[in-house]
Amino acid sequence: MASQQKTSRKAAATAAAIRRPQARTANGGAHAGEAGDDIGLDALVGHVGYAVRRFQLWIFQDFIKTLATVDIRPTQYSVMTVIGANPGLSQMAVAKRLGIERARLVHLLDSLEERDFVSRIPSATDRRSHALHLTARGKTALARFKRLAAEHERHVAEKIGKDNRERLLQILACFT
Amino acid sequence: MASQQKTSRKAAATAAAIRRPQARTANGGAHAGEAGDDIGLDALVGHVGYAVRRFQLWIFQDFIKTLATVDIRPTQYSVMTVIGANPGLSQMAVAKRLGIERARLVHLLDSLEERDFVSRIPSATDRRSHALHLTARGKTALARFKRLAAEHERHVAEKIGKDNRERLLQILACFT
DNA sequence: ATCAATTGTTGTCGTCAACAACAATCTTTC
DNA sequence: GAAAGATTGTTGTTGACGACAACAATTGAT
Repeated sequence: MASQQKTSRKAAATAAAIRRPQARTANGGAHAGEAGDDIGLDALVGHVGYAVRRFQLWIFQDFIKTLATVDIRPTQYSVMTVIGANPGLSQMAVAKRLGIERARLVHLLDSLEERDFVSRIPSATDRRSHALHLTARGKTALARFKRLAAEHERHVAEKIGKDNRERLLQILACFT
Repeated sequence: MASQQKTSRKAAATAAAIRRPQARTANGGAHAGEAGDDIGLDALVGHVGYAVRRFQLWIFQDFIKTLATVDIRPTQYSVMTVIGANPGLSQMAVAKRLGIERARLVHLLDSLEERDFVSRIPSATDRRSHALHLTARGKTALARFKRLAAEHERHVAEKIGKDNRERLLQILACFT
């Protein structure tokens, strides 16, 4: 055993690992094992991107959880909403409107069509494109989705405050 | 040729495709081929998650573009910032603080260690964990990153307004 | 009729979150 | 002090997602 005391842990400290036995951390208090609440973020606070990332993570998780019973993800919901409000759109138009790639929309529509929420009807005027419509089943389903989405939106209001939510929508309106 | 006029396009309208030749779109004006600006979003406007998703996409793209010369992505920047502000942290502590999985942090640190920005020093008190530090090269590099990140932050202020940016940071402070 | 552009589709690549396993090591408990 | 349980870093897989490159079919312009 004494022959190799640090065998495994594979490429643990491969390259660098300067191997200073008593390395001074220059930190004074050895933060290493703390709970994770009193760790400074320094410049990270003050970066909008970081805050937005954390917020978006939270909001998507809540959306997915709130709509878990109907198994609908945020992107799927946005696609069905746009088609529901504008029947007959082409895939290109939907993709451009929602800022998703048409390559990605193909799979999204495949899954929604498999579940009989959406149908691709060959366009009468352009034989390349499809006119997208909600099926009858899709329409009633979307109504239920919207009720659940409204519940999710209430969760958001509880989290950040009703007025802050309104302000957020107003500030970010130029991106929708 | 006349034998098969619709051969390929593979599983185009496979399943559903009700094939109504002159299907009334119930939309009045046949939106299908429009530029993509006057398409209603219906319930999507009013959903914080949708606005945040679009905003986060824009902000990350600008961050990546602004820091393209140094080839640093947002997550890498956040990791280096936290380590720089709290030397000696364990991987677990960093992951918990930034809300990223420790499994994911492994690869992030691998790349940062390969570029000699970060070093994993075996902890003196816990032989399972590593004490994370910036290398000398990493410290000077982070200083440049911060200048570029500040420039990115100015882009954000130009986009949404200086005061709106401040308000945003304030509203989302509870997530950082 | 010919050539460029558009539309849907397929494919690959890289990022990212989520989860499950595992070896090594610490911590608790008897 | 030894056994049982928890923690840390690691590897791997899965799936959603954005980006990009090709391609066939079709449309539109020259």
